[in-house]
Amino acid sequence: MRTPDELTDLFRSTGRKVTPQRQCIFSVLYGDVTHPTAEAVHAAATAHMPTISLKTVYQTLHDLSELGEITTLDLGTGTARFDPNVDDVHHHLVCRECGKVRDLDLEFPDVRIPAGSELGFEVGSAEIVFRGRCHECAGATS
Amino acid sequence: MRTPDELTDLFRSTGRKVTPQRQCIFSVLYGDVTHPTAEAVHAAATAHMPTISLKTVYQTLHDLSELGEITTLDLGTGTARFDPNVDDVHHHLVCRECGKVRDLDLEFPDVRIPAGSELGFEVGSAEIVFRGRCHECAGATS
DNA sequence: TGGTGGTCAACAATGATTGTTGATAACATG
DNA sequence: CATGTTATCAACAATCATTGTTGACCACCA
Repeated sequence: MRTPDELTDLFRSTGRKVTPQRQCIFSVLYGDVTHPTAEAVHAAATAHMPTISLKTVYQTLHDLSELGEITTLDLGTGTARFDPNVDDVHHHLVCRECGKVRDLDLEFPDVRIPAGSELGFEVGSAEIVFRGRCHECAGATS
Repeated sequence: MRTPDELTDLFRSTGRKVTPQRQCIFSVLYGDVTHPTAEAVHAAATAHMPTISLKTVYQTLHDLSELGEITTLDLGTGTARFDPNVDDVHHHLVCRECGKVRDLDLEFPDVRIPAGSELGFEVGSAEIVFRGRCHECAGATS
């Protein structure tokens, strides 16, 4: 994801208006590595702007996703998570217990569908989800 | 997934009771390759038992998933899908437009996290989701 | 056959997300 | 800097998939 200043320019150049609420969300997301939920983004934004609404957060996240600045991850935990790291190819570790998501900065070059097996399917992307138990949950009572 | 008769025995031997509703769901799922949603299972079951409730379908699907007879797939399409094919290792093609899911009967032996990279994460399973456009949607107006 | 406890169907509730609305404020232009 | 257009704001209600609750019911064991 770009810096908040660059996002301001990008929003203006694509016909979107830039408001304090949106800039607040930009700065909350910038450098975030925790794959926050919409609720988590809203909570962090509320610390700076107590009146910001959850709807505004959803709207801005949706815009950022449309512009390709963040990735929306629906990893089967019941809640979507948002990933500002779109520059590196990476996959995800999902904890079955706490739902936390961690990046796995590895490439898997062999994950391609061999010609002839795709049956007319146009492949856009391949994502690998590793499910298991994170360090914290394994350490706790189990 | 096992045959409806085998599932009947399995349910009884694990302390679950077998009802006509459940057997109806068994036969709907048996041999299904379309990865139906709960709604789709309910619709098919209703054809044989008009009074069966959606809740019963969810309950039975949950039980089957607990017993490892089907797999619950939450592939980010907003609706869970259920896969009776648990014997073969396979991955999934998800159409971004219509949400349909198709099996990809291939193994990717290299999809393992190299030792030292997993940072204390206990990996239970790895699933690969290919997103793109299915044959039908590519053929339609785009 | 009779008792017990899991299961049924109807209903309401949950949680995440989205639609609607009137008021407001950001931006381009003069 | 003033001004109008238009996207955005916040509050509220609604949607969707899924789950909790309840009293009646029926499958199963003895």
